[in-house]
Amino acid sequence: MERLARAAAGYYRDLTAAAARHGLTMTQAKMLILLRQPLPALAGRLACDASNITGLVDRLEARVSREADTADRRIKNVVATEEGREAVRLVRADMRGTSEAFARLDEEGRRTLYELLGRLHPEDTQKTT
Amino acid sequence: MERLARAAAGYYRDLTAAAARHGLTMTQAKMLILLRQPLPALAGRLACDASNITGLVDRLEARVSREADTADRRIKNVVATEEGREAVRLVRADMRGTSEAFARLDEEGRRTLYELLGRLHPEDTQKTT
DNA sequence: TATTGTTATACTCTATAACTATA
DNA sequence: TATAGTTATAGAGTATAACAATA
Repeated sequence: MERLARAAAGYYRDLTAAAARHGLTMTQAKMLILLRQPLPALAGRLACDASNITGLVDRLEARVSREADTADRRIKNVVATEEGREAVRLVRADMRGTSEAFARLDEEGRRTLYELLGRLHPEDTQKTT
Repeated sequence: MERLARAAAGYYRDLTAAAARHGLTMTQAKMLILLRQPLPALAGRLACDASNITGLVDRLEARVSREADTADRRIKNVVATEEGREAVRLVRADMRGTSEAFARLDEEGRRTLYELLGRLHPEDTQKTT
């Protein structure tokens, strides 16, 4: 457990630092990364209450935009702007440092790690509340 | 990277839920767990600014206490009270659910995972600022 | 002078509850 | 009546800057 905790902390430390270098908080970076896909419905994906999304999107400002849904006018689809997508590219590029640790593992090591991590957290359904 | 992100998110989700069940936030739980050892110096270990420790310790209230250092009167050593240690025990017991995923891995799988995670984040020196 | 801890301040993230506009 | 998003409010975590006590 200790080592898993350290690996998790290390990952988030790297992500936070990479995000900060490009004017984003970790949460903002995570949201923008999720928005690579047009955002399925809303963001139960961020494991937070719906009321947070409003402020989160507000603070992202130009990096994101709200678009009215044509089918259901209650829905506002959040999409990343070009500025937002560029920020994601930069953050992900900065995460290369972390990825490189992966790269240094041999092919078998990587496959093994994938499999073991997958067995630890087979599901990714983060419930809100 | 995706799978590492999911594993990290899964770990913290479990920890947050376990902590909440016992009246703690994730950060408070992490701090209390660190305090199993009498706290080396202060808490650069939490990867946060010194000014946060004050409020963090305040909010932990009875689960923690400040003790004056005999050698250097500027220093206040933070130690977990029995109530604090009990809270840690309960949280860690609740994390068994997560640990069990480990237990289901065979012996070799566990050793391999330890080694691979260790190679990803060999150091745990979290710099403040 | 330098360091430890605190206070003051400000911003982000979070949840709950009440509200609106749609459906 | 129910749902999607918002607003208002409150609390927790964070950093910066200024400060007191001690070294």
